[in-house]
Amino acid sequence: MLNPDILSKAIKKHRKAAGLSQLQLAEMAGVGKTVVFDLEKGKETIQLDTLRKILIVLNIKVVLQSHLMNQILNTDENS
Amino acid sequence: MLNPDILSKAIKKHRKAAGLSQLQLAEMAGVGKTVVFDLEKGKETIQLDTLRKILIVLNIKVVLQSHLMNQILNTDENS
DNA sequence: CCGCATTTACCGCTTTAGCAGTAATAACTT
DNA sequence: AAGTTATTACTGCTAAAGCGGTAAATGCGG
Repeated sequence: MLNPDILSKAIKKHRKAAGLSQLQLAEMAGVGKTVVFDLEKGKETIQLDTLRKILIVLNIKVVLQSHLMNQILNTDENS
Repeated sequence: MLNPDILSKAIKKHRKAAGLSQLQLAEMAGVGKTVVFDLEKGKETIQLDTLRKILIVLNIKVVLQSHLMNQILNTDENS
């Protein structure tokens, strides 16, 4: 349950900690500037790959948690 | 770095574990059936809120991880 | 207080996400 | 092997995501 409020706060905090403006972050992530504006305002209809680019630049990891995730990750490692 | 391959595997595994068809999952989540089809195939441009609905039904949590997340979560709790 | 940087909003455009109906294909059960 | 269920693909439609230019509003530093 990706909380949009937490997400927008996290992105803003990490961006400022990295000393970047919204425009700089957008350029580094290779997305349009309106994406960063929208994300930090809590917009919930951003596309996954667009968000992913932002999180990569800010070095934020996303982890899925459930009772089955161990099976999935182990299976992947065995590949 | 939300890995789309992990995500699609996780959704498929959880859906099957819950004994649901793709159509049933889509109905429970309140989204169109093509969303579940696309997600399980690894489509990366699904919208965040659409994905969120799926993850809620499957009881999969999403956690952000970075060196600053503690500050953000603690601040939120203090609100 | 002023100047500059940043953020927010508007614009017009292209592409497509999501929707549900329908059909074809694949998988499963009997 | 046949029937049923599930998955995949196609269709046409609407609304909007994302893009970058531009302008207005806000915030910050000197």
